[in-house]
Amino acid sequence: MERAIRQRITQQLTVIAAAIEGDHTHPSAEDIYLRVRKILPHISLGTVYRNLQRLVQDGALQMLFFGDRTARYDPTLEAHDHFICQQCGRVEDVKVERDRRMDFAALVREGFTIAAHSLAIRGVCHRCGPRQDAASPDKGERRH
Amino acid sequence: MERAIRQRITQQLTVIAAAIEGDHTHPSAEDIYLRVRKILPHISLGTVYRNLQRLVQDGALQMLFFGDRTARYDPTLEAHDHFICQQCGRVEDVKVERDRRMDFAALVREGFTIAAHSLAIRGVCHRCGPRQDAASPDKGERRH
DNA sequence: CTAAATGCAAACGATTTGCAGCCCC
DNA sequence: GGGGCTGCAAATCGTTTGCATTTAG
Repeated sequence: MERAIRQRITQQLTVIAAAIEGDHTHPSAEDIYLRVRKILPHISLGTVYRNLQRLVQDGALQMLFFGDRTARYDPTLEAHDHFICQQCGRVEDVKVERDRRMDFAALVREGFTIAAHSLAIRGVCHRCGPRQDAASPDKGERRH
Repeated sequence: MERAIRQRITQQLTVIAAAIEGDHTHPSAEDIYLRVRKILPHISLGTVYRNLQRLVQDGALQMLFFGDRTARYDPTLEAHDHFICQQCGRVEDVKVERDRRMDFAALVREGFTIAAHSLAIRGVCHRCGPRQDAASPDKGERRH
């Protein structure tokens, strides 16, 4: 059996982990790089990517994509959904009440094994769409 | 008022649109390029991208992202969900029964305007996970 | 005719990788 | 003190863009 790789706790890893802890703004690698650089001015972007990758593999972080090509990192591990503002691009954690649980039974019967599911909601957030009339909330809604 | 741009129906646009019609395999731009090249051998990748962009803007196509950095194109416009196989990478259209409609009322009350929502399910498809025991379907499920 | 669309190639942005030196364990 | 980790820079990958030329209307 191959020997397990001893992972080291480096200064960089510690600072990167601390920089995202409790952050609900869904920062990109670049965002995190800029933050971390204030503490470790000589850190490289590559190191940030490598450590983020490691934190994701260790299950300390989620890596998410919201329709552009940029990965976002999220330290919130418990179940929650995401609202993406089409105006300002901000991503907010939201919790959509589901009636109990969605019915995946049909899929399981077809032989699918379900590991995770994610719900992304797109629209205009309360900051960007101030006096939008909220009378017909579902108007024009499209699922995709 | 500025004059509306007259869009032209080119041979390339027609062939590209035909190449994705009724396709449920969620091809990438590259995939589509390879198909179209059999009919128009001199077409360039750039033209494929430009026309896909136009078809998306015209509402003929959806552009989707499934966790890698590659855009996928989907001609199915009506409501459906996506299952992404973590083993083979294939994306299948699925329909998850929801209990009526999910409750977005709370979000609307907070001032969010909802335009669309998408549900992505990750796991192992029936092709890849043959004799998986289906007794505990929700085992280890994680929402993200 | 003439502006929109094409083909080509160079530019781009996010991410990955190869490598010599560094520094945790 | 040895191997994993770093910083740096070059490489990669998907996508976009500038420009001279072609082509639809």
